[in-house]
Amino acid sequence: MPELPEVETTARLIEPGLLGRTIRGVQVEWLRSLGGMSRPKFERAVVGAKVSRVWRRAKYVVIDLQRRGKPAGVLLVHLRMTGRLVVTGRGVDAPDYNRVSLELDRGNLHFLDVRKFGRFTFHPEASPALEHLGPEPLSDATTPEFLYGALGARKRAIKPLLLDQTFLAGLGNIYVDESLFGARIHPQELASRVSKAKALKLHAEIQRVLREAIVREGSSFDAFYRTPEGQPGSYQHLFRAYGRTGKPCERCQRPIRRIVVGQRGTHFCPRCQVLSKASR
DNA sequence: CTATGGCCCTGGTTGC
DNA sequence: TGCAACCAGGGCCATA
Repeated sequence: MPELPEVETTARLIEPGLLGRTIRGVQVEWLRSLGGMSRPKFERAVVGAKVSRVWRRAKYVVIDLQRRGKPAGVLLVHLRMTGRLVVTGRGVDAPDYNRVSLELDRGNLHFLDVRKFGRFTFHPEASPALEHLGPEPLSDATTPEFLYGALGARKRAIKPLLLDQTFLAGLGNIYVDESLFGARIHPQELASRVSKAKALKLHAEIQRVLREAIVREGSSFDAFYRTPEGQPGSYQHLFRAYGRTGKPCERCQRPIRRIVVGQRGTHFCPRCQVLSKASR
């Protein structure tokens, strides 16, 4: 499922095909992808606008629009489980599972989404739509000390907390499992019970895991995620916990276990990631 | 503030 | 071999 590295990769790879392009028309094949906006309203909002920037915030691809050189709203794309963004040349048929297309003055942008969970929405302003999100894990402002302090203020299991986009924005199931494995923290450990040393280690692991995944253009599995160029990412070859149920932990050889935490499949090493008594 | 459960979806997997 | 039941899972919402 696309998380920060996959979304970052997507934004980077589609930007060249979008920058400076003018939107000539739209094609909406699954209305709910627009997140509640009517087809005509969406069309009025974007047709005639020009793309001035493509970037990422949390797990959103943000497409800035302009009219006559002035800001004219943004498109926020959330890939959720199976969403993809693909730029194709003019005259090329829409790929399978196309939900929304933008016809550009040169080529097309397609939003594909097998399971239809994703969203392709227009907003007059970016800030209100994004302000509920927590800090970026790779931002300089998100220091190890900050993470330690934030964890200390929360009395809940660390894994659901790290998945909470208002706490920290961009992590999903995979990279949380990988980060906790790296920091040797049990996914059900109470956030406030995580030692300072482990909190600092967690910060380092989150950044390392995300940066390495971005370099490898994300992770591909289940035949779902592909980069916009159709290539699979390769970070899945570096998974140490996620999806490795029953396989030996690379540190201690104990089999990786799979449990359910907060309704999410969770992978960890029962020997390296020990739950403190205080966390039950 | 935190926890739980339902909902949205469909391709792939499992079970018979 | 065929087919139905079941499952995954991010974000959001209602409920406790």
